[in-house]
Amino acid sequence: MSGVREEKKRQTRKAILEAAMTLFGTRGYEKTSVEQLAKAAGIGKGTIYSYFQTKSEIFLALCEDELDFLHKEMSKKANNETPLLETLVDIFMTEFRYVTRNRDFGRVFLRELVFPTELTVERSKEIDNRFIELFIPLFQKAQKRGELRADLELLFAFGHFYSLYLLTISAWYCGRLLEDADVLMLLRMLFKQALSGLAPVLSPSQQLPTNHES
Amino acid sequence: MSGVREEKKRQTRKAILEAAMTLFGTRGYEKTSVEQLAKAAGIGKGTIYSYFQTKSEIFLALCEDELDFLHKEMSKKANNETPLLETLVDIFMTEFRYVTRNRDFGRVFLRELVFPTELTVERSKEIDNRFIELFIPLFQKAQKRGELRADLELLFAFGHFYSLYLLTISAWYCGRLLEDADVLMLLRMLFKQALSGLAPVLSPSQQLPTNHES
DNA sequence: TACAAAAAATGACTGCGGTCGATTTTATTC
DNA sequence: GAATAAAATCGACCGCAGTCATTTTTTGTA
Repeated sequence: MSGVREEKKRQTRKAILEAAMTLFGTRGYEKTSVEQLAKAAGIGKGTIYSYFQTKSEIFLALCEDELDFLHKEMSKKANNETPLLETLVDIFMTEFRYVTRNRDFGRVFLRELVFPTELTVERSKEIDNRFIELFIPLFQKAQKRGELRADLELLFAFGHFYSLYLLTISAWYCGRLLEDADVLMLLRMLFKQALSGLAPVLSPSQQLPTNHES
Repeated sequence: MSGVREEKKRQTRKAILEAAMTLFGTRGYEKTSVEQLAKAAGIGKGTIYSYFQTKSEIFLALCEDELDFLHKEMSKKANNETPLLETLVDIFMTEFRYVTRNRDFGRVFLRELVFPTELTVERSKEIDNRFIELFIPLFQKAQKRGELRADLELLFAFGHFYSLYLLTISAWYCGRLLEDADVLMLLRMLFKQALSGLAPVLSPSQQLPTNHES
């Protein structure tokens, strides 16, 4: 029966991820070598590379699992009728705190996620997509409540908030923001700005039209 | 006289950067080793590291020079009275085309710029600041023309547009955008959205207030 | 159970980024 | 110009990510 082999492979994969969880968590990502990882998982170094293409892919797989859990938690938050702004700030701050628990951890993750190589691009898109799906129902409700324009393409709305979130994280990595509270403040401010618009309020007839593209 | 020594150092530095320009340009960043760089510059490998702390720092120094030139060119564009939206799209598209001339090139640059390590954070901030300064006068004019809210903190206005630019580049690296024209379209669309706001148009009294923070 | 074919595991090896103590070059002082 | 201090250069060396030819294990078949 070939099911035995499959099972063993799944266990090995799990062992690698568990070793990664422990070692990345304690020694940090940069200071953990693939050989240490292999030893901790009780396998040879070469074997690692028949399960993952690069060291950073192990890392992304780890994040994927945890983010999955995190996003399920968040979707509960997303279900109540709190004003959009507060919910958004809440979700992105949770994400921020998780991603930057460990500075190196977050840097590797974000670099791969935002500017992926050919190797990691598919995995990155998956993570992105899962995140996007979390927001769509949230936005739909906000539209019904009149907190968000009805003619908005929701994917672009997500992109808009997400981009401001990225900027905020970037500011944190650049040392322009130091405390959790600073991050929170900037994020809320930018989100408010995004909602109300950067241009002066015009009469509806003068309002810039919103494009619709695929 | 100690001026001779200084002069020699400047020449060595220049030789390294010229070698980098040639080799990164032809073989690509990843495929050029520091040893090759040293040989091409006619010096030992170790010497490189008394001029630059890491390989990526050489790269950033290179970009800094070129960006300096590019930004001076742009500031000419920024001086006429074209509508803000068009000027912004124009400038960011120029930047985009420059940065992504070479895919690896751009990835390394953006990763270091947006999510820098402790080693490169100062250099990254400098590049950022130079870019910011390009926009401030542009925004001031737009405010006078009534294209931008008068109560806007200009640094945050810059951040807003810059973040949308980053998102667009990220989408390109993720393979969600392929052609130059797609990038242009998304960028323009997001900028319009930012100007007009994501929330429905309310009467001025209902408008969300804009915060003022340092 | 015996045997062959396919799959999986392995660790020696390669190439690279970055370090460091030894060596050479330059500046200074008498 | 000799002696000494300081700065700059160097390449052998280290640790690590990733490869690959070889070995070991598993599976299917008779």
